[in-house]
Amino acid sequence: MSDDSRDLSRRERQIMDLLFRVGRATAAEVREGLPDAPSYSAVRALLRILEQKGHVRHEEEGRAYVFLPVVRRDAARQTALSHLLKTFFDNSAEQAVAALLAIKGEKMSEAELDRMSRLIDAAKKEGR
Amino acid sequence: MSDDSRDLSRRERQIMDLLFRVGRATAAEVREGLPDAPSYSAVRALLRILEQKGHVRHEEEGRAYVFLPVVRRDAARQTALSHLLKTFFDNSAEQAVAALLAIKGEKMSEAELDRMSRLIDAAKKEGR
DNA sequence: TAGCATGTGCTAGAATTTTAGCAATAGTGA
DNA sequence: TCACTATTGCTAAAATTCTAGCACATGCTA
Repeated sequence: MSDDSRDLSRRERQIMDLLFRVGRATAAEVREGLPDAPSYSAVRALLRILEQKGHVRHEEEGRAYVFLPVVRRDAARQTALSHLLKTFFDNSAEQAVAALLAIKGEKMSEAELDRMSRLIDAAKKEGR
Repeated sequence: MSDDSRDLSRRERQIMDLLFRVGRATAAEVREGLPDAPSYSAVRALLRILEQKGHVRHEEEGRAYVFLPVVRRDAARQTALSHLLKTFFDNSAEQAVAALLAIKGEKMSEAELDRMSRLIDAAKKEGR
Protein backbone atom coordinates (compact mmCIF):
# COMPACT_ATOMS: atom_id res chain seq x y z
CA MET A 1 0.00 0.00 0.00
CA SER A 2 1.54 3.26 -1.03
CA ASP A 3 0.35 6.23 0.97
CA ASP A 4 1.85 8.63 -1.48
CA SER A 5 -0.98 10.68 -2.88
CA ARG A 6 1.04 11.44 -5.97
CA ASP A 7 0.37 7.89 -7.08
CA LEU A 8 -3.35 8.54 -7.23
CA SER A 9 -5.28 9.19 -10.39
CA ARG A 10 -7.45 12.23 -10.73
CA ARG A 11 -10.68 10.73 -9.40
CA GLU A 12 -8.92 8.66 -6.77
CA ARG A 13 -7.37 11.76 -5.36
CA GLN A 14 -10.64 13.67 -5.32
CA ILE A 15 -12.22 10.84 -3.38
CA MET A 16 -9.37 10.47 -0.89
CA ASP A 17 -9.37 14.21 -0.24
CA LEU A 18 -13.06 14.12 0.41
CA LEU A 19 -12.78 11.15 2.77
CA PHE A 20 -10.00 12.81 4.72
CA ARG A 21 -12.06 15.95 4.99
CA VAL A 22 -15.27 14.38 6.20
CA GLY A 23 -13.78 11.29 7.83
CA ARG A 24 -16.22 8.73 6.53
CA ALA A 25 -18.92 8.67 3.91
CA THR A 26 -21.36 6.48 2.03
CA ALA A 27 -20.98 6.15 -1.70
CA ALA A 28 -23.90 8.52 -2.15
CA GLU A 29 -22.23 11.09 0.10
CA VAL A 30 -18.96 10.70 -1.74
CA ARG A 31 -20.81 11.27 -4.97
CA GLU A 32 -22.39 14.47 -3.68
CA GLY A 33 -18.97 15.84 -2.80
CA LEU A 34 -17.29 15.20 -6.13
CA PRO A 35 -16.79 17.87 -8.76
CA ASP A 36 -18.52 16.90 -12.02
CA ALA A 37 -19.97 13.92 -10.24
CA PRO A 38 -20.39 10.78 -12.31
CA SER A 39 -23.14 8.24 -11.71
CA TYR A 40 -23.64 6.46 -8.40
CA SER A 41 -22.37 3.22 -9.89
CA ALA A 42 -19.26 4.93 -11.24
CA VAL A 43 -18.50 6.24 -7.76
CA ARG A 44 -18.94 2.81 -6.25
CA ALA A 45 -16.64 1.31 -8.82
CA LEU A 46 -13.97 3.86 -7.92
CA LEU A 47 -14.40 3.19 -4.21
CA ARG A 48 -14.05 -0.53 -4.87
CA ILE A 49 -10.79 0.11 -6.69
CA LEU A 50 -9.49 2.32 -3.88
CA GLU A 51 -10.36 -0.47 -1.49
CA GLN A 52 -8.56 -3.05 -3.58
CA LYS A 53 -5.55 -0.77 -3.67
CA GLY A 54 -5.69 -0.56 0.11
CA HIS A 55 -6.35 3.16 0.42
CA VAL A 56 -9.92 2.78 1.67
CA ARG A 57 -11.88 0.32 3.72
CA HIS A 58 -15.56 0.03 4.40
CA GLU A 59 -17.77 -0.69 7.37
CA GLU A 60 -21.33 -1.82 7.13
CA GLU A 61 -24.00 0.35 8.65
CA GLY A 62 -27.35 -1.25 8.10
CA ARG A 63 -27.26 -2.26 4.54
CA ALA A 64 -25.09 0.59 3.44
CA TYR A 65 -21.32 0.66 3.26
CA VAL A 66 -19.54 3.55 4.85
CA PHE A 67 -16.09 4.21 3.46
CA LEU A 68 -13.13 5.61 5.31
CA PRO A 69 -9.42 6.08 4.66
CA VAL A 70 -7.11 3.31 5.79
CA VAL A 71 -4.46 5.83 6.80
CA ARG A 72 -5.46 7.83 9.82
CA ARG A 73 -6.03 11.51 9.30
CA ASP A 74 -3.20 12.45 11.64
CA ALA A 75 -0.69 10.56 9.57
CA ALA A 76 -2.10 11.70 6.27
CA ARG A 77 -2.01 15.34 7.26
CA GLN A 78 1.62 15.14 8.28
CA THR A 79 2.52 13.58 4.98
CA ALA A 80 0.54 16.14 3.05
CA LEU A 81 2.00 19.03 5.03
CA SER A 82 5.56 17.79 4.52
CA HIS A 83 4.95 17.48 0.84
CA LEU A 84 3.49 20.99 0.69
CA LEU A 85 6.51 22.44 2.49
CA LYS A 86 8.87 20.72 0.14
CA THR A 87 7.02 21.62 -3.04
CA PHE A 88 6.14 25.23 -2.33
CA PHE A 89 8.13 26.48 0.65
CA ASP A 90 11.66 25.14 0.25
CA ASN A 91 10.99 23.11 3.40
CA SER A 92 10.70 26.31 5.46
CA ALA A 93 8.12 26.29 8.22
CA GLU A 94 8.56 30.03 8.64
CA GLN A 95 7.59 30.71 5.05
CA ALA A 96 4.57 28.47 5.45
CA VAL A 97 3.43 30.33 8.56
CA ALA A 98 3.85 33.63 6.73
CA ALA A 99 1.68 32.36 3.90
CA LEU A 100 -0.83 30.97 6.38
CA LEU A 101 -1.13 34.32 8.10
CA ALA A 102 -1.42 36.08 4.77
CA ILE A 103 -4.43 33.90 3.95
CA LYS A 104 -6.05 33.62 7.34
CA GLY A 105 -4.46 36.21 9.57
CA GLU A 106 -7.12 38.87 9.22
CA LYS A 107 -9.86 36.43 10.03
CA MET A 108 -8.29 34.92 13.09
CA SER A 109 -9.31 35.88 16.58
CA GLU A 110 -6.78 37.28 18.99
CA ALA A 111 -7.30 34.22 21.16
CA GLU A 112 -6.40 31.98 18.28
CA LEU A 113 -3.25 33.97 17.53
CA ASP A 114 -2.35 33.80 21.20
CA ARG A 115 -2.66 30.04 21.16
CA MET A 116 -0.40 29.89 18.14
CA SER A 117 2.15 32.06 19.93
CA ARG A 118 2.07 29.68 22.84
CA LEU A 119 2.67 26.73 20.55
CA ILE A 120 5.77 28.44 19.26
CA ASP A 121 6.92 29.30 22.77
CA ALA A 122 6.54 25.67 23.74
CA ALA A 123 8.62 24.64 20.74
CA LYS A 124 11.29 27.11 21.85
CA LYS A 125 11.43 25.55 25.30
CA GLU A 126 11.71 22.07 23.86
CA GLY A 127 14.49 23.22 21.61
CA ARG A 128 16.70 23.88 24.60
CA MET B 1 -7.18 27.06 -17.72
CA SER B 2 -8.17 25.51 -14.45
CA ASP B 3 -5.60 26.00 -11.70
CA ASP B 4 -7.21 23.34 -9.60
CA SER B 5 -4.63 20.65 -9.10
CA ARG B 6 -7.34 18.15 -8.38
CA ASP B 7 -8.07 18.15 -12.09
CA LEU B 8 -4.63 16.84 -12.90
CA SER B 9 -3.87 13.24 -13.73
CA ARG B 10 -1.25 11.33 -11.87
CA ARG B 11 1.70 12.17 -14.09
CA GLU B 12 0.55 15.71 -14.69
CA ARG B 13 0.50 16.35 -11.01
CA GLN B 14 3.93 14.84 -10.46
CA ILE B 15 5.31 17.13 -13.12
CA MET B 16 3.58 20.27 -11.84
CA ASP B 17 4.80 19.59 -8.32
CA LEU B 18 8.33 19.20 -9.57
CA LEU B 19 8.15 22.42 -11.59
CA PHE B 20 6.81 24.36 -8.62
CA ARG B 21 9.58 22.96 -6.48
CA VAL B 22 12.50 23.73 -8.78
CA GLY B 23 10.95 26.65 -10.64
CA ARG B 24 11.97 25.70 -14.17
CA ALA B 25 13.40 22.64 -15.81
CA THR B 26 14.30 21.04 -19.12
CA ALA B 27 12.50 17.89 -20.15
CA ALA B 28 15.56 15.89 -19.17
CA GLU B 29 15.57 17.49 -15.73
CA VAL B 30 11.87 16.84 -15.30
CA ARG B 31 12.49 13.23 -16.22
CA GLU B 32 15.23 12.89 -13.61
CA GLY B 33 12.87 14.13 -10.94
CA LEU B 34 9.98 11.81 -11.69
CA PRO B 35 9.28 8.66 -9.71
CA ASP B 36 9.37 5.60 -11.98
CA ALA B 37 10.48 7.82 -14.78
CA PRO B 38 9.28 6.93 -18.25
CA SER B 39 11.28 7.59 -21.39
CA TYR B 40 12.47 11.03 -22.41
CA SER B 41 9.93 11.13 -25.21
CA ALA B 42 7.11 10.19 -22.84
CA VAL B 43 8.07 13.10 -20.58
CA ARG B 44 8.13 15.50 -23.48
CA ALA B 45 4.73 14.33 -24.61
CA LEU B 46 3.35 14.98 -21.12
CA LEU B 47 4.93 18.42 -21.01
CA ARG B 48 3.42 19.21 -24.38
CA ILE B 49 0.00 18.24 -23.08
CA LEU B 50 0.46 20.34 -19.94
CA GLU B 51 1.37 23.23 -22.20
CA GLN B 52 -1.68 22.70 -24.36
CA LYS B 53 -3.81 22.67 -21.24
CA GLY B 54 -2.24 25.95 -20.20
CA HIS B 55 -0.54 24.77 -17.02
CA VAL B 56 3.00 25.06 -18.36
CA ARG B 57 4.84 27.23 -20.82
CA HIS B 58 8.29 26.94 -22.27
CA GLU B 59 11.17 29.26 -23.04
CA GLU B 60 13.95 28.45 -25.45
CA GLU B 61 17.48 28.32 -24.12
CA GLY B 62 19.80 27.45 -26.96
CA ARG B 63 18.01 24.67 -28.64
CA ALA B 64 16.51 23.29 -25.50
CA TYR B 65 13.14 24.14 -24.07
CA VAL B 66 12.93 25.07 -20.43
CA PHE B 67 9.51 24.53 -18.91
CA LEU B 68 7.93 26.52 -16.13
CA PRO B 69 4.52 26.75 -14.52
CA VAL B 70 2.15 29.36 -15.91
CA VAL B 71 0.79 30.11 -12.44
CA ARG B 72 3.31 31.88 -10.26
CA ARG B 73 4.60 29.94 -7.29
CA ASP B 74 3.17 32.51 -4.86
CA ALA B 75 -0.33 31.98 -6.15
CA ALA B 76 0.03 28.22 -6.40
CA ARG B 77 1.24 27.89 -2.87
CA GLN B 78 -1.68 29.86 -1.50
CA THR B 79 -4.10 27.65 -3.35
CA ALA B 80 -2.34 24.50 -2.21
CA LEU B 81 -2.16 25.69 1.37
CA SER B 82 -5.84 26.59 1.44
CA HIS B 83 -6.73 23.21 0.07
CA LEU B 84 -4.54 21.49 2.65
CA LEU B 85 -6.20 23.41 5.49
CA LYS B 86 -9.62 22.50 4.24
CA THR B 87 -8.89 18.84 3.64
CA PHE B 88 -6.90 18.02 6.72
CA PHE B 89 -7.26 20.79 9.29
CA ASP B 90 -10.91 21.83 9.28
CA ASN B 91 -9.73 25.19 7.93
CA SER B 92 -7.89 25.87 11.19
CA ALA B 93 -4.58 27.69 10.89
CA GLU B 94 -3.86 26.91 14.52
CA GLN B 95 -4.09 23.19 13.92
CA ALA B 96 -1.84 23.52 10.94
CA VAL B 97 0.79 25.39 12.94
CA ALA B 98 0.62 22.73 15.61
CA ALA B 99 1.21 20.03 13.02
CA LEU B 100 3.97 22.07 11.47
CA LEU B 101 5.75 22.41 14.78
CA ALA B 102 5.27 18.73 15.47
CA ILE B 103 7.08 17.95 12.24
CA LYS B 104 9.69 20.69 12.22
CA GLY B 105 9.76 22.23 15.65
CA GLU B 106 12.72 20.32 17.04
CA LYS B 107 14.82 21.16 14.06
CA MET B 108 14.12 24.86 13.99
CA SER B 109 16.51 27.42 15.32
CA GLU B 110 15.45 29.80 18.04
CA ALA B 111 15.90 32.65 15.61
CA GLU B 112 13.47 31.04 13.21
CA LEU B 113 10.90 30.52 15.96
CA ASP B 114 11.37 34.14 17.00
CA ARG B 115 10.66 35.29 13.48
CA MET B 116 7.50 33.20 13.46
CA SER B 117 6.42 34.75 16.75
CA ARG B 118 6.92 38.15 15.23
CA LEU B 119 4.78 37.26 12.24
CA ILE B 120 2.00 36.32 14.61
CA ASP B 121 2.44 39.51 16.61
CA ALA B 122 2.19 41.50 13.42
CA ALA B 123 -1.03 39.69 12.53
CA LYS B 124 -2.40 40.56 15.98
CA LYS B 125 -1.71 44.20 15.43
CA GLU B 126 -3.39 44.18 12.05
CA GLY B 127 -6.39 42.47 13.53
CA ARG B 128 -7.15 45.53 15.62
C1' DT C 1 -48.98 -5.61 -2.18
C1' DA C 2 -46.76 -2.94 -5.70
C1' DG C 3 -43.86 0.44 -6.85
C1' DC C 4 -40.21 3.26 -5.89
C1' DA C 5 -35.88 4.32 -3.78
C1' DT C 6 -31.66 2.77 -2.38
C1' DG C 7 -28.30 -0.50 -1.80
C1' DT C 8 -24.76 -4.36 -3.59
C1' DG C 9 -21.55 -7.10 -6.98
C1' DC C 10 -20.07 -7.31 -11.34
C1' DT C 11 -18.95 -6.35 -16.12
C1' DA C 12 -17.44 -4.17 -20.17
C1' DG C 13 -16.73 -0.49 -23.05
C1' DA C 14 -15.68 4.51 -23.66
C1' DA C 15 -12.51 7.94 -22.53
C1' DT C 16 -8.29 9.48 -21.07
C1' DT C 17 -3.63 8.97 -19.87
C1' DT C 18 0.74 7.21 -20.57
C1' DT C 19 4.19 5.51 -23.22
C1' DA C 20 7.77 5.08 -26.67
C1' DG C 21 9.22 5.11 -31.31
C1' DC C 22 10.38 7.50 -35.72
C1' DA C 23 12.38 11.12 -38.52
C1' DA C 24 14.94 15.02 -38.63
C1' DT C 25 18.26 18.28 -36.78
C1' DA C 26 21.93 20.31 -34.05
C1' DG C 27 25.90 19.98 -31.04
C1' DT C 28 30.15 17.89 -29.42
C1' DG C 29 34.34 15.44 -29.11
C1' DA C 30 37.71 12.27 -30.89
C1' DT D 1 34.68 14.13 -40.62
C1' DC D 2 32.17 10.80 -38.25
C1' DA D 3 29.80 8.87 -34.60
C1' DC D 4 27.43 9.68 -30.80
C1' DT D 5 24.45 12.40 -27.95
C1' DA D 6 20.80 15.43 -27.24
C1' DT D 7 17.08 17.92 -28.99
C1' DT D 8 12.42 18.71 -31.41
C1' DG D 9 7.64 17.53 -33.61
C1' DC D 10 4.66 14.09 -34.33
C1' DT D 11 2.11 9.77 -34.18
C1' DA D 12 -0.15 5.83 -32.57
C1' DA D 13 -0.77 2.19 -29.58
C1' DA D 14 -0.71 0.26 -24.93
C1' DA D 15 -2.22 0.96 -20.45
C1' DT D 16 -5.07 2.84 -17.20
C1' DT D 17 -8.92 5.32 -15.68
C1' DC D 18 -13.56 6.40 -15.79
C1' DT D 19 -18.16 5.49 -16.66
C1' DA D 20 -22.66 3.43 -16.51
C1' DG D 21 -25.59 -0.44 -17.04
C1' DC D 22 -27.52 -4.93 -15.47
C1' DA D 23 -29.30 -8.14 -12.15
C1' DC D 24 -30.53 -8.74 -7.76
C1' DA D 25 -31.81 -7.49 -2.98
C1' DT D 26 -33.74 -4.70 0.74
C1' DG D 27 -36.51 -1.11 2.85
C1' DC D 28 -40.23 2.09 2.81
C1' DT D 29 -44.61 4.08 1.70
C1' DA D 30 -49.06 4.60 -0.37
